[in-house]
Amino acid sequence: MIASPDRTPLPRTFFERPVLEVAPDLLGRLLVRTTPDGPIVVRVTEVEAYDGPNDPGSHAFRGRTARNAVMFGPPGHVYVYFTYGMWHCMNLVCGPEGEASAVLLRAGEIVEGAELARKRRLSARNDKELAKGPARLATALGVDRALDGTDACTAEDTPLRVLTGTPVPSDQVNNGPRTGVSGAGAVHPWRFWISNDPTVSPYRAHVARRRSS
DNA sequence: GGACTGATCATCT
DNA sequence: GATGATCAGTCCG
Repeated sequence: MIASPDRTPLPRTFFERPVLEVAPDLLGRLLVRTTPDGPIVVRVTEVEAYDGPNDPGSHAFRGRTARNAVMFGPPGHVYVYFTYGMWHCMNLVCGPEGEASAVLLRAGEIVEGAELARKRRLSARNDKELAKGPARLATALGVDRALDGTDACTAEDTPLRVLTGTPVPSDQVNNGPRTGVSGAGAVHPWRFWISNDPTVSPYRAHVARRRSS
């Protein structure tokens, strides 16, 4: 990996701020996944904010459980969950410890290690689709529950870290309703993405599953 | 391009 | 026992 100023780790104070401040500020930052085969580096292009136990759309809404325990821990750590029986999604914990706010990383542009990402994302028809969606992003990086609780905010060579990258000016940041969120949580325009970026995932409204028999 | 549907299981009620 | 911070394949236009 090339050393340069934008490759310095984000300080933990970055994540200690309110989640609605952190979320748009994460756009343009770099996610580094260290694997035995080499690093994969992703530029974050789309995120969603989840505002602790007061947010009906958040996994923390019904309090602390074994699954979401990391959300209630210190900021700058990674919360990984398994959903729909086959996918993983990853978040970065924000706000003061115990607040249980987090930012869902929804999409990104692979800027380094694309060959490694392609091997994990065989269904992708082009490189823009490698990390276009939260489960695709986790798949491309080889992230699963084994990484739940990882400190992404350290200079040490942990398997997953966030680097400074290049923040995106606010006039290039768009926001709108969160994808796939149902009920009262759907009203908040807490999805943020880089305007006109081809790696941003399409919006999908929540669809209730039909009852089986 | 958009609409629709099945896959598949950890987690919570 | 029901559901989900999703994806990929198929059908249609």
